[in-house]
This record gives sequence, structure tokens and C-alpha cells, in this order.
Amino acid sequence: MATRKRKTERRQDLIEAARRAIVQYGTDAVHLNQVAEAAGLTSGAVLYHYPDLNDLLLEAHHAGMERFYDLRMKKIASIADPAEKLVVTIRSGLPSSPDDDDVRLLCELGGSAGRNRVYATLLTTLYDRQVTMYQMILETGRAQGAFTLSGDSQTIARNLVALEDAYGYRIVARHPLIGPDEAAELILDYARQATGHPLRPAPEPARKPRAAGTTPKAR
Amino acid sequence: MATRKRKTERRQDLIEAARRAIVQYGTDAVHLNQVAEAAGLTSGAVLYHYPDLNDLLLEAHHAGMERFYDLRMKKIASIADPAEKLVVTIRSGLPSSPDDDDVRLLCELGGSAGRNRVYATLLTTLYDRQVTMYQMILETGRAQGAFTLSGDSQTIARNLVALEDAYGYRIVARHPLIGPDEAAELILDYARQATGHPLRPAPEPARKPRAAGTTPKAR
DNA sequence: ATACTATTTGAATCCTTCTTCAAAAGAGCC
DNA sequence: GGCTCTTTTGAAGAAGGATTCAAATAGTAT
Repeated sequence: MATRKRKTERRQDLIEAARRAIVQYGTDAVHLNQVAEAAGLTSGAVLYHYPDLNDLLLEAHHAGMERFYDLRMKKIASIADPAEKLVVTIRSGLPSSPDDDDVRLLCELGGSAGRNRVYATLLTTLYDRQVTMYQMILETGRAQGAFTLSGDSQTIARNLVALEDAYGYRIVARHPLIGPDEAAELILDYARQATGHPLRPAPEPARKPRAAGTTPKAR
Repeated sequence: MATRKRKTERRQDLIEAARRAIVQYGTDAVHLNQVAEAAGLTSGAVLYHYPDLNDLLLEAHHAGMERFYDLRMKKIASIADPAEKLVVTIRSGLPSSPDDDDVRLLCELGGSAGRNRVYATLLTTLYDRQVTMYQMILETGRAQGAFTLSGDSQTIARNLVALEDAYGYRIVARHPLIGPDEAAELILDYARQATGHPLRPAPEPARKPRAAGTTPKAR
């Protein structure tokens, strides 16, 4: 028997398991048994915590989305320079590889949004939040005189998020020529035009986020 | 009994039915019975033509993709002016509404591409073809002196297709602020910077494609 | 008309999944 | 250690989908 756990803890596990099962089988195709197996439990145990599988799937998508967003925010929180911040932000919106589960979950969500209003709302909310995030960076850069925006910040921010999204799909679909590096460069090409800043690409992402004020060593 | 048809004809019907069923239920979740019902047949009849449902689903996706691409090509074939051609092309890559089944099928494909290599290839192929299509337009515009490209045509073309893709998802997910018109304007904003051309937005798409040489009436 | 053949149906069978629930088993408490 | 409450299992039953195939049917050819 699987080690017994407390309700909240187990529910957390189940959300994680659901995430994995969704990525593997698809949101609309995943079976209760598959989620149970991913969690190392039987279907009965899953049902004990989530009498309706759809509730669990929704929570999994919701959690995945929040995680994706929080992770990005954390990665850029300590960066003061708007140009560097923009570069890192662009990077953090792309999958690290075709097997990046966080992004694959979002792609999954995109596929289902057309036929599920709740998922559609979730995805739209994420998009809008990301747009706002970019807008802040752009406006800050402009205020500091670093950026000369080619148009209003909302338009640029919307396009930046759109580009990220789209290249996420390309990378997840294993485009033979467009990987994370190439995608970042393509987006940067737009970002340079839009900000009037040279935006040199960031070095390999550091293991830990740098403390504010320290400079990345040149390479 | 459903009216009997010839093999090729019925297979065509089935591909259409599968398309509809996929959009409604999801590529990975759709059941044989649902496809059969969409075609107005029984599951046995479907199996008679496609012993393996996956083959049918693949053909449906393939056909949907080809159709989408062909339709675009047809819409722009008769347009000589590169600027107008670019504007119309951008429009034709966006869903006409959140219920545009052609685009919804492609979104579906994007969701499944992460876990199905064949679908991934299909989607990648479409992307590359669209990039080439845009490249032709851009290069032609440059050769004629109409465009002053901000960078190499491949980069611009890749970004244009990426923007289209992404806004397709936004529209299908019913973003409350971004519909076909707004998306077109956002993409045009980028296209203007990239081509150095004012690219005034096209009037409402005409019922029939205009013959080459005729001018759209002003409004 | 008739016969022929390709297509479609519908019923039977087999499988898989969902759902329910009594019983088992861990975890915490006294 | 024994008691209690919560969590988990496993079995059983219900529901539905996939697959197979003989029989029916509708076009097509003669």
C-alpha cells in the first residue's frame, strides 16, 4: 500500500501526478487510471480526494500556469537593469527543451481552450498577466532612458508574449532549426527594433539568480 | 441506411467528419463512434474504410493543414502589389472568428504535437511553408523597392508566422480584447517596422478574390 | 430485370473504464 | 498497546467503446 498521507499533502501529489499524466496523454484523453498510476495509487484513492476528475485536471492546469508565471517572476525579480531584465524575461518564457513539461502543459491548454471555456479563460488570464509584466519592463526602461519604444508599450508587450508563445509551440514540436537559442534570438530581433536597445543576449542562465547589483562575468 | 457511396467519395466524407469530431472532442480523446456519428454512419462503416482510426485522424489533420495553406495561397495569388499582398496574407493567417474550424484544428494539432511526432512533423512542415511564403513576399517587395527590410527576410518571415500562430490561439480562446481585427493590427505594427512600409490595413475582405489590376474601391 | 459486388448495418463478443463500497491498513493519540 | 479516524485498497457491478462478421442493401454492370 502506498504510504498514507494527509489530505492536503496527497492532493498536492495528485495535482503533480495529473500534470504529468496530462502532458503524456492529453487533457481530454487522460484516464482516471492513468492519473492514479502516475500518483502511485489506485483509482479509488484518486476519487476519494477528487470525486470529479475534471476538478483535478483543472487544478493541475491552474497550478501549472501559476508555477510557470511565478518561476518567471522569480528569475527576473533581482535584475535591476531593464535591458538585462528584458533579455532574461524573454528567455524564461521559452521552453528549456522540447521536453519542458511546464511549457508542454501550456501547449496542451492551448489545444483545449477552443472547446473548453474554463481552460480558455485560464490561458487568456496568463497571457494578459504576461503582457502586463512586459509592459512594466518596457515602461521602466523608457522612464530610465534606456529604451526608445517604437510604439505604445502594450502593443510591444502583446507581440513579445505572442512570439514567446508561438516559439514555445515550435520548440515543443521539435522544429529541427528552431531551438531555445534560435527562438530567443528571433524574439530579440523584434525586441531590439521595438526598444531601440542593442540587448546583447544573456550568458547561459546562472544556476542561482544573481543578487541585485552584481555583474555577470563576461564570456 | 445511409446512402451508399463510392470508396473515394466516402473516404473524403469521413475525413471531413473526422475533422469536425476532432475539433469538438479533441484529437486524442475523440472516439470512433463520435466520428461515425459525425459522418452519419455506424462505427462498422468507418472501420471498413479505415481499419485504424489513427490513420483517419492523421489524414484529417493533413487535409485540414493543406486546406488552410491552399486557401491562403488562393487568396493572395491574384494580388500583385507586395504591400497589399502582405496585408492580405496576414489577414488570411488569422481565424475569421473564435469558431473558425480550420484554425481550431491547427490549434488542436499544436496541443498534440508535444506527444505525437507525426503531428509535430505536420505542424513543423506547415510552419516552414508559411515562412517561405512570407519570405517570397518580402523579397519581392524589396526587389521592387517597396520594402526596406529591417533584417534578413527569414527572420522577419519567421516572426510574422509566429505572431499569426499566437494570435490564432488568442482568438480561438476568445480573448475579450483581441479579435481578428486587433490581432491583424498588432501584427501589422511589426510588419511596418520590418518592411519600412506604411501598410494600410485592407478593407473588409471582398466576397470573391479581385482580379489582378482592379483597385478596391475606397471607403 | 437480374446478377454481381462494394458498402453498410446491427448484433455478439471482448475489453477497458468508471463507480461504489466494504474491508484493510497506516497514523496519530491516549 | 490499544483506540479511533482517515486514507487506501481491491473486488464487484454497470456502462460504454472497440472489433468482428454474417446478413442486408444499394448501386453498377450485363
